[in-house]
Amino acid sequence: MEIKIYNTLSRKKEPFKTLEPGKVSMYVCGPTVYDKAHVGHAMSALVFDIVRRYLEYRGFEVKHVTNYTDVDDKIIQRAMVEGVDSMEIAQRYIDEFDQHLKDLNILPASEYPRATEKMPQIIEGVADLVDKGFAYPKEGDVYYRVNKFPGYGKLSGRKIDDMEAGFRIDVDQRKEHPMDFALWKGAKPGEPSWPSPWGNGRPGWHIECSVMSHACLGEQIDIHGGGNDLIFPHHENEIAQSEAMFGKQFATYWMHNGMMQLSGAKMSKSVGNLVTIDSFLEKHEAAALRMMILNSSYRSPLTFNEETIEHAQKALKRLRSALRPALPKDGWGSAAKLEDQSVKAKESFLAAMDDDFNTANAMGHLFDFVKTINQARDEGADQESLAKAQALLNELVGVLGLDLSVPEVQGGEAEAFIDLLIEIRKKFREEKLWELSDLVRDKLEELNVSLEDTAQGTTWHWK
RNA sequence: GGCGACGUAGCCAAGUGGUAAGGCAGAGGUCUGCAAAACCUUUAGCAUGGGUUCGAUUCCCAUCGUCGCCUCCA
Repeated sequence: MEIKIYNTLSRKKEPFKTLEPGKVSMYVCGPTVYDKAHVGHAMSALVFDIVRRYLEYRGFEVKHVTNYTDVDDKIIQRAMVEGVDSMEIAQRYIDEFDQHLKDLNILPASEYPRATEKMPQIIEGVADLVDKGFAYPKEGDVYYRVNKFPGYGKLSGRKIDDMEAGFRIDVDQRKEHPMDFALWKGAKPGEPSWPSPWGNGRPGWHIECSVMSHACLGEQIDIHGGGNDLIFPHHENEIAQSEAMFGKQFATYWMHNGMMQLSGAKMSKSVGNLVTIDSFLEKHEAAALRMMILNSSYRSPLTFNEETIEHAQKALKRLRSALRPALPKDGWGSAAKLEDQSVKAKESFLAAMDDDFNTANAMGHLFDFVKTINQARDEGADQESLAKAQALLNELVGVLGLDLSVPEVQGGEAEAFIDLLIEIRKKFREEKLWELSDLVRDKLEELNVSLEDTAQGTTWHWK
């Protein structure tokens, strides 16, 4: 079987071939840390976590680098508003984001470079582009000369001539061409800055990714990822920079995730329609967010609302239903059938994931497998056969980064009392005092505790 | 205005040139004291209009609609 990846560069699915056999270098654009991260940022991190986990499952050694943009206009602005150093702002939100990554069960990247830590390399990169004629200094700034790079527009499908720069904003008169973009910005008074051959200043947004990618992964990489809002201009400019610097193709595969939508529009700070990761996790388990993403294509927009969250939680519950233990029954004679279906489940799962990480399809196969397992249990499967299938389910779901163990919703204190109530209800039921036993069940339900009577007794779980 | 993506059942969402996975919700049933859970059965002709084809939901064109980008953005 062969993995296929949808490449934004060609707008097609292409067979996955790495630069080096068995190894994958992957660079994913991380957030600009000027404010609290929202679930859209989490989506991007989750999507590429799934990609990374799957590639590793398929035997690749993945070097995964994701950056933090820790110097830019918005960070500086925020710092001025709060009257603190811009590095303090950046550090605050980096720390927060790190914690989010842990909470969301996202595997740590191999490296988390920051722009401010790579300043000498960035300056070197800008100087290199100036030397090669791809950039020109102008009054303390340095601009990339877009017309000098023949491939400009190949990622986003644009032509320089077609683009009416200035259509929405005024063109900076210092640029030779309206599409030229800043590699280096001269510092205004009071702004954080670094010395450079062009005076004190700071890097433009795009150059840091080219430089950090090079510093961490080399001149060429296998996969470059990010949100599809970055295709233009950010990734287009990265290509222009990196390929001008090294004279070879930058990334083989460009992968872009779709945008998280809230109230019919892309979730964003400027529109104000966002849900922070913090507020999501206050109300929901982390796995629910991952489940939302798994249920659809990573490339499509994803609607975020109460309904889709609930849907994801029900889907999780459904997966978990397969993990219940065997029933005390006889007459089980289909162990071979269960094993056979386990093999098929895994094959289908892999085939779906090989096809551009088609998680929605893969989930479909896992739900089929859930049904298979539940059927086997109902038919009286023994614990050993069942456990084997369940282990496979956990394994496959683990490839997607899902943990099906039920999170501790509340402290253990309540549990003893719930057990006590169940014990009392058991007496009622033995006495056939149905009204009383139902009262206990209903009242507990109101307190978000669901009871289920089974042949082995009554079990309960948080709703 | 330019570029790009998308439009599949009540909802979410895969997929295919030869008559459509899965999940949720709904209906009926098994089980249960009753429920719940699980299991069984059941619910679509794929935006619209053309074209290519023996045959299209799947390919091409147009139209309409939604979204993204063209300014910072995951």
